[in-house]
Amino acid sequence: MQAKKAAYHHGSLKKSLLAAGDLVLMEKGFKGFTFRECARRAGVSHAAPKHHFGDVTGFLSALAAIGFDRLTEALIAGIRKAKDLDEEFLATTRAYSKFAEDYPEHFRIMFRDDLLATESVELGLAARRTLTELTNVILRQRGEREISVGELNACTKAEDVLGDIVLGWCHIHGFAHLKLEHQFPVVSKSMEKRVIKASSARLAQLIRRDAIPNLR
Amino acid sequence: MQAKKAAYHHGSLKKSLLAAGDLVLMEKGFKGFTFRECARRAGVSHAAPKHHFGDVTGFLSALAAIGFDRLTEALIAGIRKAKDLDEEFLATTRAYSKFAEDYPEHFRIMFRDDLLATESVELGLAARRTLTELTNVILRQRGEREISVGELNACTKAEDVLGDIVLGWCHIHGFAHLKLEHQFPVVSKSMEKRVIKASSARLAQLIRRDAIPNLR
DNA sequence: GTTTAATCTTTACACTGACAAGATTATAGT
DNA sequence: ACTATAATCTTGTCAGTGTAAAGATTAAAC
Repeated sequence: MQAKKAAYHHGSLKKSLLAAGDLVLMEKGFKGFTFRECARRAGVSHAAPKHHFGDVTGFLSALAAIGFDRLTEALIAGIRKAKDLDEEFLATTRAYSKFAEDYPEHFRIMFRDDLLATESVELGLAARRTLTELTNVILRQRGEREISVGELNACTKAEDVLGDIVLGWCHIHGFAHLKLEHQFPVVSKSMEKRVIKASSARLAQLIRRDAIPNLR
Repeated sequence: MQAKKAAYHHGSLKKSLLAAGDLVLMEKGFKGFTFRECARRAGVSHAAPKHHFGDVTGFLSALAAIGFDRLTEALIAGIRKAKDLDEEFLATTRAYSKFAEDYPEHFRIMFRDDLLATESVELGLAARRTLTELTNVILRQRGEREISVGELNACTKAEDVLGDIVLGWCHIHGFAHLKLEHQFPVVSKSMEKRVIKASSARLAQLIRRDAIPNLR
């Protein structure tokens, strides 16, 4: 069972700490998330994490990167389930929002520039992978050539394409964020579903340059 | 100068604490924001705030309410400057985003359901005032009757209208949030301005049910 | 004028992140 | 094989935090 339990050198402490932090974030939230609590769960002294993550900012950055990876996976899975382009945009919106609901504390951390180590290449890459996935959703809607993660920073797309990418991303992110933080007036669940379906469909058709949809 | 300085009863401590918290939030950010620091600035003991705000959650809620009020003002001012309906939606987007840049820490607090006292009627009202302003921007675009704060919760608008409201709000909020947290790949300032102008204009025309705009 | 309630202070406690210094073990160089 | 060095983890300490309880002071009510 307890392999090398009493070993002075843990062996894979960094991984264990990340797993612990992941759990603490989900169970106790941001408020209960502390360096020391994570160390306790990993079974090490309170000062152990410092060597692997520096300060709490570095630790959060690593967890945020995990969050972005998870979000990327969720997006890919959501997109895969959509059976055509018509469904894809709504499926993406739903997957993004579902991730925010499933991992609220991760989501909150991920979009907190002030709490993260912006110089972390690991985090930067994970975030860019997510963004690339989203960008390609838009590009597919427009029937344009998709891009790779590397192309993201120096995207040569025309202005109107960039405008559509921003349009799509803002909608998807804005909806997920506002819903997570309970900013929408409370209505029935079915009503909410119909509304987001209608608005997503409308935006998708705008992006696809089709005519304005006649609703219903 | 120092009127009733040494008075045991401060007289208007609640106001002073709010002013202090407002400053601390702007100067030291969320990290440096503590109950005790605010008490120090107000010149009272560290336990004084408790009587007025209960715990830190209650204090933050009061500050978030101030934030919403300020945002509402900024939106109204931005809308006023727009000279016609064509400009209004973009002006609203810009005003919302500018508020986020001007008061980043307030903005972050305002949309953190887990850190706020959701039962606070003061906060709820302030948030609804902001949302009403945004809703009316959309309704004006569509040429519909505007609503008051009281009507917000039991909005009788049709489904497609609600869809447009969500569409507009998600775009405005999503853009401001993503920009604040530096999630957009870095491009030139002028490029960014053109892109947000183009996407806002496009969305506005969708909401106004006009034909798809031919860009440029 | 006395009682009562509100306001603020003092004291105390468990907890936190960060730092420094020491203990232990892996790794590399010879 | 042996040693030096670096990496890893622990222990101890520090100032600072939020919250609670109990006491001091003053306003308000009756």
